[in-house]
Amino acid sequence: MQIEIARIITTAIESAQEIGALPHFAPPEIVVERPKDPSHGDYAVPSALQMARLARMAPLQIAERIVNFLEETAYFSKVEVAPPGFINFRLAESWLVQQVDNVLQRGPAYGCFPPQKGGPKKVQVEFLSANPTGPFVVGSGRNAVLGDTLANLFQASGYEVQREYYINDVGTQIDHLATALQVRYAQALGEEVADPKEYAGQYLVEIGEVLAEEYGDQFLHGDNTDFMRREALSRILNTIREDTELIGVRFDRWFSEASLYTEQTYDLVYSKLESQALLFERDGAIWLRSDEDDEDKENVVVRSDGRPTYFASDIAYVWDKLVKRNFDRAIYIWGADHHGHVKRLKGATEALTLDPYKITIILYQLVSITRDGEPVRQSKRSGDFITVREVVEEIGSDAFRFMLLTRSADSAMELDLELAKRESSENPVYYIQYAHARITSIFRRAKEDGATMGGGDVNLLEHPSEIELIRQILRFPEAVRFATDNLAPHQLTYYAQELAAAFHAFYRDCHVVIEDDELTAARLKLVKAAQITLANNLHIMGMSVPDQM
RNA sequence: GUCUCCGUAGCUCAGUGGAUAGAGUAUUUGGUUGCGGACCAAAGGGCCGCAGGUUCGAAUCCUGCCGGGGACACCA
Repeated sequence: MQIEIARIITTAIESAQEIGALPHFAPPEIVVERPKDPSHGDYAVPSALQMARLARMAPLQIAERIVNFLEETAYFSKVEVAPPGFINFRLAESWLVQQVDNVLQRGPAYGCFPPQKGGPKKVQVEFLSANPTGPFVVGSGRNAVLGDTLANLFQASGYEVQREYYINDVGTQIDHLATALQVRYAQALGEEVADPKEYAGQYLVEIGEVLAEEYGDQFLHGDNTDFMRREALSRILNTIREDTELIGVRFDRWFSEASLYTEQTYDLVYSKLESQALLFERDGAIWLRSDEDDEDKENVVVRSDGRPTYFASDIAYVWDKLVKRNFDRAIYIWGADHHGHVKRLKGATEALTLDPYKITIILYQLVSITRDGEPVRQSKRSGDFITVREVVEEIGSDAFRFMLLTRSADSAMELDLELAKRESSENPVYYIQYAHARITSIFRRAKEDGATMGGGDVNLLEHPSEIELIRQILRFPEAVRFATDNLAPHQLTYYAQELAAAFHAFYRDCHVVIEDDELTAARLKLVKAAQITLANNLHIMGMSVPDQM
């Protein structure tokens, strides 16, 4: 609808200019906004204000002339000019009510958009990608919820989406992990060995015991680093996989960092950079040159001992995403503690002569965990952390996801475990789900009374609460689009609450199953449309859609 | 020191350069002979951190300052 209004305005300006009612100038981009005050209509266009200088006319006068040239449509009951120069559009109720049938027809696809012309764009959302050195911890939960919801949004917006987990399976941390597991394994076999300095958490003790049970002492002596590394990785990744599924997150691909080396992606990228003279040596290490002669921007690619850095993998990885796998867009979800790496990744992308606009890095501010106001330390190395599983078992997946989703990625949040438990019953997600459960209950009641929505005439809907509910339902596609375009999944939680509020108000004002069969049928249609919208919204947010609570 | 995010109602937070800045919660008050009261309605509550600037118009953009979080490795 916003696009439609922009189109109508543009043609009106053009025809006014042809006749000479408006002077000739290149009109600015037409913005169509949702006024905060409902008395200003459903949509407002401030273009006349923006054009005042270009046209050298008073905004009110411009607005009036534009309105005079607007084509007739069935959408609006009123188009008016308001000081200081807004053009306000009010949707006609006759048009609004008919949209209910449209929503019913679209069903589960309502709010989803068709693929772009010329086939869907391929988007990859790479998220979580937590070091596989320990379980799925609460702090990473925000990453998972953000990434998964964003992937859902892109899917709804007509993109082909891949969800990927990048496994950091090379490097010193993994070696330390293997060493620590070797110790735990030996301890499980009754050897007197000092506890490992790093990764001292209970989970490795358990894995060590399992290994002792399965393999006996055959890996007790000699160098078993490879074996320990493999076992630690696969077993930890398994628990991460199980735990992400606990909150409804599934990855399409688990991408191994090591594969960048075994499949020569790294070699390819290295020689490409080398041939362009972008690499140089200093202090025995290989560095990536920066465009500007800014030493801070230069980064080590190969250490002086010959081993490639994490940054080297990053370069090969972005090549893999954009060239080997040909994604139109690659989205990275990173914690704000990685913000220093944004520039160097963008720089590396440019060095490879790839389009840096194809990669988007979303930084989310960190989640600090407290218990009754006291900070809880989070460190996998020290083995001191709270897992997602523990919290979800206390408060449930829906409340967990909602809590982490509802705030903008830009704001740091504090999660108090005790408070979360105490307040989980007040989580707004239940307000939304309750609206859905109430609707199911209405249909249960209708069935008992033999009422159906078949043949219902939506033109009978006219109560202000009915109209308001329809308005909210019709905002859904806009909300999906907005959240996608602005990479702002948290917006969905606010829209959902407003939709649910409109339903609850309707529920109070308008009894659905009543004597009047015609009106009952019409209202059942409306209620069904509301149910579809609530369900689709909850699905995108990755939450369950309960019929009863 | 450099980079970055945040500062909006008692609290937790939304807010796309637009009109009288919103929600949840808390506080106070009211509401159902009814399809689920996990609901609805009303009231009070604000130098949008401070100071400049840009603009017809700034919570929003720019600069500086104050306060808080985070990052500044041949770790990942």
